[in-house]
Amino acid sequence: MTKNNPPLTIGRLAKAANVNIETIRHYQRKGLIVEPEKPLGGFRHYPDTSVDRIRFVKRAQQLGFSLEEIKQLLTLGDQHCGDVQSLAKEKRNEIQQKIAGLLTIQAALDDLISTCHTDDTTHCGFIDGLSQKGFLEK
Amino acid sequence: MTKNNPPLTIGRLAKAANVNIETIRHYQRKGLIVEPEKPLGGFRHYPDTSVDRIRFVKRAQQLGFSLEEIKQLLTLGDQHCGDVQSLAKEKRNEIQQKIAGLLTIQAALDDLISTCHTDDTTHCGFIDGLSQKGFLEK
DNA sequence: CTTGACTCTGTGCTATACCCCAGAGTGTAA
DNA sequence: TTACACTCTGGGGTATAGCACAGAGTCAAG
Repeated sequence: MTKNNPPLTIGRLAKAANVNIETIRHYQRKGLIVEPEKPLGGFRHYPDTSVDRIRFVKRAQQLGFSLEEIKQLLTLGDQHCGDVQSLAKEKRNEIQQKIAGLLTIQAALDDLISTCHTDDTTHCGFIDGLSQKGFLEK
Repeated sequence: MTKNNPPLTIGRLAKAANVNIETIRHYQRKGLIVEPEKPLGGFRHYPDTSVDRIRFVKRAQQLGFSLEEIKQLLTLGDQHCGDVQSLAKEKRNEIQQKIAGLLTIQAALDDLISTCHTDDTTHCGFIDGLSQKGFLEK
């Protein structure tokens, strides 16, 4: 009843997820999305969920994750139980650190926006917060 | 009184900021940090502020900014007034979007961590939040 | 059953963000 | 004043994240 749409080939998937076809192939090679079986001399059909998955990857990239890290996040979402708990917690903390960093920059920008209208050399501590030791120290 | 330290040459700067020397040279070429004048047949001396500046760059990178974007942020911090207001606001909004995205993932991870102890196939909507249209739509 | 749009496989090219190295010069501690 | 560690300049190499394209195959509308 909801399945009379044309099959989701790679080109249609690319269009739906708003990425280049080659990007999808790249993600397949890297193991971020599964390449469906090829029906012996035909074109591959992708599940609808692939669209969201690819969008997720693009979003996560903009948030500073590498494809390798995103792969881990996706694996978490897929396997989703057992001993992945600790990895989930680790990732959660990484994300919390990122949020803290962004809030720091945001606060500095807010300062910048509100305090200096046309007055000049009150030098905003733009860098100060983020460059402190202890933040995201590795 | 507080200036009897050895001069901050590139090697010492690199050590202080915990980056490779070549990274500093790279940032100079890209215009993220100013290359000090070379004292005619000698070694360059860097201001102490360079340390924080480089650390800021590294932090910002981990938060998903490219060097080009970080350069803009730094310019904001340097010039810091006049008509950069609008750019600051733009950046502020970008950051807010990033924070929202990270909070979404974090919430999903929290779900994952708390709800599935040993129970299995309740599939967490890990991807759902982030892949929605409207989030960071470009 | 032809034709045009699409897919498949493989290879190669691009941009970003670095790292490494050679060969020449420089600084400084012994 | 001589080692030797460091710097400078220039060039090349690497990993990541793709994009582009060729040549062959496939699908489907007319």
